[in-house]
Amino acid sequence: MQRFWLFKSEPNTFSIEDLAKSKGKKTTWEGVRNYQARNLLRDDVKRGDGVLFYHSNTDPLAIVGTAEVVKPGYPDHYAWQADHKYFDDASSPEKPVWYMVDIKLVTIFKQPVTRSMLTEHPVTAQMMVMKRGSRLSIQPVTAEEWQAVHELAGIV
DNA sequence: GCCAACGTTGGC
DNA sequence: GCCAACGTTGGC
Repeated sequence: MQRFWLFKSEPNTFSIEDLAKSKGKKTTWEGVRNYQARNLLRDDVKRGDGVLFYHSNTDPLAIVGTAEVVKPGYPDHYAWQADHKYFDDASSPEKPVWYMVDIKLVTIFKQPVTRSMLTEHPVTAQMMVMKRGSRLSIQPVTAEEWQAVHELAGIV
């Protein structure tokens, strides 16, 4: 069964435009270093799942498009590259600690769904990302929320 | 096992 | 720039 997720990214680091410019419009989603998010990537995010691409720490804050999971959870090999910023010596090829997935761009919204738009819609106002102090970088999204975001983006 | 200190995230 | 929320670390 297809599920839905929201992936947060700071556009300074990696924006949806960067994804659009990537080879095959695909990217690896490495560097997640939080156990709760790791568990989701490792156990629950599946090929074909839908991803809402959210720009955090920017102006305007918005869901800017969607992507699709093209490769489910596999060990994050950057964790065992000593010179890499995502290096973590607790992880190794024998005992990987961190996981990553691959995603592919589906749509850049012509109308980004801003945080203020999300606030005004009864369904999207309840999304996890809207909660104060919501820091999880990989968040589950319900089918209703997925649908409501698409309506706000002008996609029916 | 508790919890204070600290660092980071991220909205405002 | 501020600060609340949260996760992690480390002393005890």
